[in-house]
Amino acid sequence: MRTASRVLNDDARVADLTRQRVQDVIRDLSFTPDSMARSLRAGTDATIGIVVESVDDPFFSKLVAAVELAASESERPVLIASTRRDADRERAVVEQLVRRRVSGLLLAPTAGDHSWLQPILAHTPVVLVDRPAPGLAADLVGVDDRAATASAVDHLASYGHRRIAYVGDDPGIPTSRARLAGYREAMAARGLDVSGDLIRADCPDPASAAAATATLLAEQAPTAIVSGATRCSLGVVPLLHSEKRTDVAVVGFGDFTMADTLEPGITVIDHPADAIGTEAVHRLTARLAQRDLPALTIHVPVHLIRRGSGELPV
Amino acid sequence: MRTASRVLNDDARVADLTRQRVQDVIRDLSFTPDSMARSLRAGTDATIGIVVESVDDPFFSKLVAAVELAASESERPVLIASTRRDADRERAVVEQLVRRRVSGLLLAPTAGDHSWLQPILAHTPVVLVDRPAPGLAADLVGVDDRAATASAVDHLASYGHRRIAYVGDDPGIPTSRARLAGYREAMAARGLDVSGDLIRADCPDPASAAAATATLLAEQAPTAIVSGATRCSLGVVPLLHSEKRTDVAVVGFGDFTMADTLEPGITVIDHPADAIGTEAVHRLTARLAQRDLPALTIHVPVHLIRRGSGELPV
DNA sequence: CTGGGTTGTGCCATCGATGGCACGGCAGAG
DNA sequence: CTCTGCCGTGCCATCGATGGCACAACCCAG
Repeated sequence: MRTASRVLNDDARVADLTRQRVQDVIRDLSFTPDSMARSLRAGTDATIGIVVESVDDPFFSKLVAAVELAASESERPVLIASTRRDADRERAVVEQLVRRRVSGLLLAPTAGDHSWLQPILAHTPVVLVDRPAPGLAADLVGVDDRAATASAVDHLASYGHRRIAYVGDDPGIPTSRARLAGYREAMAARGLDVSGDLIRADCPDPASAAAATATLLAEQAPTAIVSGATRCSLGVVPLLHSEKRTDVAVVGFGDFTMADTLEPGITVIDHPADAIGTEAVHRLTARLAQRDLPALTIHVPVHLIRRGSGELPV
Repeated sequence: MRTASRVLNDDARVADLTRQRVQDVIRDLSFTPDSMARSLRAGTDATIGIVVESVDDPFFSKLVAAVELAASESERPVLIASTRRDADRERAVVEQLVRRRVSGLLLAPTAGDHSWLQPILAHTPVVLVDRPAPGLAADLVGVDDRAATASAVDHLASYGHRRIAYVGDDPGIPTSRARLAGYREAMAARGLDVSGDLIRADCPDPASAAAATATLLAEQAPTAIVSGATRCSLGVVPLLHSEKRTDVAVVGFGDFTMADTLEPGITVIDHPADAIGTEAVHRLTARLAQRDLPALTIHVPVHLIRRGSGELPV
């Protein structure tokens, strides 16, 4: 009935007594308005979707948590989906979300070409998180990976290190490539060895990072190691402990559990998942309010967390 | 038009040529059916909601990941929301999800009374995950916490330990209480000391667990420690390392990063978030297919993972 | 007694997809 | 020539909430 609708939407033309009676009935029947029908009528749905590699990953779970928090502040439900690093699956889940008419999308893209997404941008705003999508002109919220590893090198060099090794994961990933490039640049800028002997940039998991660290120690005698990813740190650090080589300085990219409880604590450049998530939601809501904004790349600042391992002298 | 609808729904009464032409037009206009309007019409929405304490928690992020995977197998989108241990917020997000007409709900409840949820069960199936909700008769998928810690004690006792300490978090939480009870029972069953001197069951974070462990070592000389939660293990283990007391046996409840790379590796009773998530989705879909199932408690088996720290002799 | 303000009510179109029903061609079989 | 598929098409109700529009009671002031 018309009056009920007035009560639901706080229309003024309802007497207090009637309003009260309607609300009583609502309670008695435990009536809850169907927000989907509502958004169908209104043509807008507040829901945002977030697509990541995997929720079961410390970085992405922090990211999702931050997104959920930021979204809840503007009363936006959050739909999650994961790609499992599979471009086909990514496309499938993105299309599913678009079919559901989410108001906007946050996407941590897989490595492949994303030009198929371009036409979707016309009606569904997309903000990329953490890494760019090849072939797609969209907002990107992430960190300056290149500057981050460069500052790790600078930090170690300021403690006198010259033989600084690098352990990173697959350079096929744009962010990994940028981190490696940052390391190389900073080394070169100081005239240090960048021949490649000190570089092990193909360690996609802790085990291979540990193995790479072992050969580095045996063959190259580095006095410091920059780890380009949390995944790598989880191989590098335990190996240094088991080999009793905690005298080797370490700066990791990406924080991890127990980094502060080990001895020495592991100095890291934190990968600020929460700041990225929050910023990405803000950018998305800004774009929702005004659709014709230019595609922007936003770099969230990173911070070096001194815990000891990065401040070891040569 | 009618024919288009036939094509969309694979109706047989369309000639192949026409079907092809319609599909061409669909592609040209990049038309995607609105699945919300669809579910409004159909009266059903496949989406399931999951409400946890926090996505940023290793256990819950694994849980959410497993749920998302299991749900995607039956083409169900997943809405997430977090309670942040706040009963009011929990209620708000649950009601939001119900308004959206999710087909079902997975809930890791906060501690308080949940009888307000009972009327909702009539139209929205709910499966509790990990822990019961006081005042609510609903399905529960979790582990047998009591048996798990009891088996930890048994395991340590089989290696000759008699002074087995317990470090756990807040016993206000039902699962923590059950774990402590399991420890007590197993100790009592073997005639071991359960006076309470060996028990520190009020450590809600790693720091307090570390402090508790320090006083235990100093005052009670335990030869083994059962840690009742991952949060506690992250305090207990680093303290044993920094005090050079890795001779003390440890069995933790809940796996954690680096547990297998430390020396010795930390023996844990796995808290199988993935199995709980998968099983919970199965139970929910079963209940969606048949609404009048009785409320069931399902215990997912736990496994002891031997890594060394639990197999140290006295 | 009348005009104006306040309220309750009914009717209906709209959002997008769906599907029942009926009808009009059109073809091949009998 | 007619009958029976087969197929394209138009019309309309439905899902639940919304809100414009009109209208009928009121009460109160002028």
